[in-house]
Amino acid sequence: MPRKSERTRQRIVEAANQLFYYKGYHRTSFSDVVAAAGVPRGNIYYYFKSKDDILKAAIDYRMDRIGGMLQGWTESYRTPIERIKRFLGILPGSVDSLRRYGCPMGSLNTELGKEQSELQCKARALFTLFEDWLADELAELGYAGPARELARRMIAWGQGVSVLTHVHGDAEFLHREVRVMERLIDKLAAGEDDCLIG
Amino acid sequence: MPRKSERTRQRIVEAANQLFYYKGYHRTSFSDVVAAAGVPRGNIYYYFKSKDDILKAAIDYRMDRIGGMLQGWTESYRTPIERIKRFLGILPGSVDSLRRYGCPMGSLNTELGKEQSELQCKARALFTLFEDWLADELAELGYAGPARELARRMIAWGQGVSVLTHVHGDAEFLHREVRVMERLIDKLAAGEDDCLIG
DNA sequence: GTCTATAATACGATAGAC
DNA sequence: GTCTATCGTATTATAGAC
Repeated sequence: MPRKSERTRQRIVEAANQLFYYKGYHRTSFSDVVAAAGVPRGNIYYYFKSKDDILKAAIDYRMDRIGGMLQGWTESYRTPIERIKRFLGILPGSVDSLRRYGCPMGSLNTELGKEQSELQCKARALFTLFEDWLADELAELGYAGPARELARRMIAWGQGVSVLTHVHGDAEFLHREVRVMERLIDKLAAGEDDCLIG
Repeated sequence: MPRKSERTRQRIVEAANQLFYYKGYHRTSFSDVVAAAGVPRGNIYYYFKSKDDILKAAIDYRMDRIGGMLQGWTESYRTPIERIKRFLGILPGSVDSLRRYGCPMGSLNTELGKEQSELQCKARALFTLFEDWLADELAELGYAGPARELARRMIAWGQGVSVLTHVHGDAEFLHREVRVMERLIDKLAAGEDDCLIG
């Protein structure tokens, strides 16, 4: 496969991925994608056999990027508490787009989950990726309880914060919540028991 | 306006409201609505001038039902802790539909929030209705801090639980989280300080 | 007020020239 | 491999008979 083809394909995936986030999957049309990617209309069908196929590629793209990001954190930060705080930093770090479009993983899963499609299974893996990583970090931090359960709880919290930040357009709420989360992680690192942790 | 008209209109609103929840707003077509409501195709335009108009009516319908529910709780239960625990009981009480379709308020707001429509403002009011009620109850429970902030935090938590219950189809997670929430409310009622509350 | 037929449009997808 | 023209379908919405 020649180099130019590969780059065209990549441009389509990235444009589609962004539009799926901004507008939602079903509300994004082929016209939107080709316009954003700057490729001619029917050309898409050389690279993808259907719209679902583009979504699959977009999810794979997200998986790669998230996987790389998590691995990068593991390499860049020495202690689990630094890594977990970096993880929490996602929220304030993308507060503007969270306000406008919600969480990219959450809104995609919410949309796809309405039908019982196989696509939602792929989208779910985005959450599992984070959950696996976070559970490992919590265990390494010295958390003695079920790390996977606490990881899912923390991700759920982040989801709830994302949803309400989006619903109310309230950035201050997000920052407030993250401060509470950080305090909780400090408590956890200090070995203190807590209703939310214990 | 004759009585039969009113009932027909109501049938349309209720059918549409259910479909908007199960399929999402944009994925629900007029054909779906008229089939479910059992009214002839074009008849809908006598009652509603557009699809958005049906959604407005559906949101009003939800507002009425939620408002009535909350008022009913205030009348049925004597103490704020009983009312708040009844509020938490929404989650296990609708665990099956949460697993399949997510939270009706959350998924609607997530969908409408992608565009900056006035419809999302109406949908947002569903959250505010709960938040106002819960803030009052928390204050009546004797919570000395900013009750509105804690109310939003609790609703965010419920949203996060709903999203992840939907994503993973994990009912056990939901039940686990609700038990933690109940413990937290007990702590709050006992006047204990807590990272999540303080 | 009630209902049918149909307009007008946007969509995902295909055929086939180059 | 690249691009244009267009198909078939589903959508929201309207016109107008009854």
